Amino acid sequence: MEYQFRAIEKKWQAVWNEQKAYQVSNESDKPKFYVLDMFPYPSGAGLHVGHPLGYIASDIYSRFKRLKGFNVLHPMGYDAFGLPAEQYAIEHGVHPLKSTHGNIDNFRKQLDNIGFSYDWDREVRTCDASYYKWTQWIFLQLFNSYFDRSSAKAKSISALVSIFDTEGNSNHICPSDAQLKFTAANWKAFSEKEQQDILMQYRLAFCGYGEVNWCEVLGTVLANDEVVNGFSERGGHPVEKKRLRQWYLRITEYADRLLTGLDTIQFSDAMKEMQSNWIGKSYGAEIDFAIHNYDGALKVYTTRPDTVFGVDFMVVAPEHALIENITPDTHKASVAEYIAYVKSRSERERIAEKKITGCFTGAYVVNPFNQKLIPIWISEYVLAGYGTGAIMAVPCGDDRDFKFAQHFNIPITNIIGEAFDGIEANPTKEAVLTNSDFLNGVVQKDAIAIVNDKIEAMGIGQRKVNFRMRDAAFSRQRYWGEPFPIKWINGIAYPLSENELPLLLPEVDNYGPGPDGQGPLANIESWVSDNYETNTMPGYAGSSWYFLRYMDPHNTGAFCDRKVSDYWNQVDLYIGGTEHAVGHLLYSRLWTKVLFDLGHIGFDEPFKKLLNQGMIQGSSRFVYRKRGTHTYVSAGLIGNYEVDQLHVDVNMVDGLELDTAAFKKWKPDFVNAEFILEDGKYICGVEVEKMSKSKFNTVNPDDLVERYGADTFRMYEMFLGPVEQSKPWDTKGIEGVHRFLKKFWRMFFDEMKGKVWVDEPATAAELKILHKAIKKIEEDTERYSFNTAVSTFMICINELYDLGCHKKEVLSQVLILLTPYAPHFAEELWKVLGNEGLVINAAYPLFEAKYVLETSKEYPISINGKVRTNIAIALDATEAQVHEIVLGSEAVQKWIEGKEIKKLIFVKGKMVNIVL
RNA sequence: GCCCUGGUGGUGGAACUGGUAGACACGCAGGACUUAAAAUCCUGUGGGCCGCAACGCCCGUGCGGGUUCGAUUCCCGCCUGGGGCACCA
Repeated sequence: MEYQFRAIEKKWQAVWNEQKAYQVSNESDKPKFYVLDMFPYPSGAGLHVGHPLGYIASDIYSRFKRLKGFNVLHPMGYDAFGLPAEQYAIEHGVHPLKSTHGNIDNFRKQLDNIGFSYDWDREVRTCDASYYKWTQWIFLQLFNSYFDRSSAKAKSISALVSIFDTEGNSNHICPSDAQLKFTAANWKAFSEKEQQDILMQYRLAFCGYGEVNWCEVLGTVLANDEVVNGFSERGGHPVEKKRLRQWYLRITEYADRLLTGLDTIQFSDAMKEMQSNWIGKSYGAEIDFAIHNYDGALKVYTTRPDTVFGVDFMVVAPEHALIENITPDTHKASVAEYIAYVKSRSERERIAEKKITGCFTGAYVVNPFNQKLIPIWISEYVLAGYGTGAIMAVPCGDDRDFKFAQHFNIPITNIIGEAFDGIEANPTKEAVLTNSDFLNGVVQKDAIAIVNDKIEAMGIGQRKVNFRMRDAAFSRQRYWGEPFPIKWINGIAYPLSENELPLLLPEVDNYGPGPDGQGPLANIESWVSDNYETNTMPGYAGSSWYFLRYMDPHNTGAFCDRKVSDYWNQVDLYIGGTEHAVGHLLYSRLWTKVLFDLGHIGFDEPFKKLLNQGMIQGSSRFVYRKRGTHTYVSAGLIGNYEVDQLHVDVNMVDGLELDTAAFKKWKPDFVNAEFILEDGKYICGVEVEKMSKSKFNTVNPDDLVERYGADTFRMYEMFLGPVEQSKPWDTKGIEGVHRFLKKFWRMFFDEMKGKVWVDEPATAAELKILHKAIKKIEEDTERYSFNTAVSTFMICINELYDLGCHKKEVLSQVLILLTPYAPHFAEELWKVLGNEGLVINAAYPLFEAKYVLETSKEYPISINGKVRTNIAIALDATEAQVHEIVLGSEAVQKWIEGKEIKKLIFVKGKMVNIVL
């Protein structure tokens, strides 16, 4: 009987399906384990071999935990709202729902091919009304909450209203506008509109005007993490700053908790680093500099108060509110001209050019410590949105300030002696201060606290923590997203009540933008006359909480029953790529914290452990065309010709050798191709690049499953290398894994003799091999080292094969070990051996040390650190006995040759080293 | 510029806490079986030296130093691939 992998795989997939073998219950005596994949956006391109890498790893781990006796939740779904489907709709007039469903069906087929153990009854799609009803519901929780700073928790907005009623806002600084102050009496006197406008400035989901990333081509606003160097992440279109009415999430209030929460979860250092950089917490001080001949002060933010005696000028952002008031008439014209110039430049031009520009206002501040007059400049390198939009410039210590001073010939004060060479700024904190009055002789980092104390004592400033992170833009001027459950009446946002949800996404005639930068929903008369919000939510809305819905996907009364979320609790293992570091992974952490604060769930970090799979890169192949001809030159010979390099489909190349017949058929251009060969072969060029259709280096998993089977494919993806590492795809090596499975198969069936497995007791040698494998494979799987686990299978089978082992007792156990990796193969042979039930429900073999005990060991004997020979010594030998045996050995004597032995190091069970 | 990662044979990689570097595969070379091919099996395979071979020796984990009886592993300085952030004061 031959190993007919395709027949076996289809057969068992049908059986598992029929028996609902992967259905998971929310009630069980077993310990729970939650393994989650980052659900895919179902694009039209389908899966390539890079996508399933993480899915296979998570599937292996889930199946492993299941065999180990856990109740394992392992669901899958689709992140189905989003831009590409809508762009497709605009271009082809196809409803996004229709193309999305088509893509999902295709994804599902591809996923099913690989034999995953998902509980498909729990599938979620973010675009289903039954799902986005709850996305809207959670939005309302955010809308109806504010962040109470004293307890650092979200609380109901109605609680805030009662506080305002009794004490005004004196104990609750407005996060949007710290200047806003009112008493209880004021509050009661406000109109409804005024009250609501104030509350809006406290809500966790709020609407306001702000500078946003506007993408003209996409016709929508984008979040900061969706913009890369001034271009949209999707599509690469230019992005401009624009002032628009937008919804936001007040994520900045959670900055501290998002930061400290990182200590409680297992993310890679790189991932934590990315998140904390994004949050960008910095400790500094705000200092008021009195403005000369003007009643007022310029407030600056600095992390380096120690350098206050080195301030040579101040710089304010071009948008700074004080400019108009402090600029004397003599300078009004040049300031106006400069501001006009800044406005004429786009965000991208500023970033790309990095020109030093600026303008003197004609105004001065007074340094509070030495009464020196300091000129106030305007420059675009100071950002209005960070700190106070104004800085104190210290050219000897800051590179940008130094360059600015040089460019405008501003004299530089040196306060760090020889640490400053006059050629470039030195940002050190270790230098001893000079020219700094009461700070002279103090090391800079110690001076920070001294100055901070002083400014607080003088009442001209205070310590201040700043965050780089901005509130997250939460609305899109698009069609294909969740509608906001909000009605606007007389400029007041009224939330829908819970029983009005879901607010269904209406049908539109065209997907183009509405008037005045509004979304397509603004084109619908009834929608507008019902006063509904015309924006929709961004792509990250649905993905911020999907892991909760899997727990209780059919609940119509709640997003997830509290008892159920208490049972499943955090995701124990979350697998996905690093590309979501500052988007999805930050937003879902935020939503979890808010839901926790409001008492809807019992944990405030969603993911206990995150494993990032590496990217599988494409290995591109090239042909070389002699310029202006149809002649193609083999890679080894191109030095002799002037050639152009062309991508060729990697699937037409065997290793490096091009299938020239297939190439001619590939595209009409190549029909008449002629080849200059080397050794009768056309050899292609190779380069590792990102896997993409346009580079013809994608490999479809379906093809490999068809040729080698799902089990081979699964094991090969793991065998490629550590999951976390990026590596190029190379189909060639898949043969090795396939050979392994065929070899394993032959331990059950021989081509000539048929059935060869036997029901005989195992020998000590066989049990030793088995238990060595149990230990290693269990440990490797547990630490996600799937590649070494696969090689351990190979070693185990090679050794058993060499012993001629065909025993059911041994083989059954190995099959269980293999189940997470090659489930179809294991299931088939499990049945063949006549075992009861399904192998996917078997109990994981128990490692027993007694089978692998050794009595002696081949010790490597090194002399001065170099291994010279091996000697077998009993493991229970005493150190004295070892000395005797080693020194008595002929091979060792030869090396010692009468030299004096300084030392003999014996590490039991490891090695012996003789030092001469 | 700053931060995080990685650098080991022709290739993918192994060596988990300092203890026989190159496991397991791919590829390649040779051989067996076969009319032939596929499949399968066996042998060899880091580089170099002693004429071949055995035995053996030297070198070798990006480069240069250091700690140690012993370093791919720890420390210092550099080179380099990949990723992230980038006027954040």
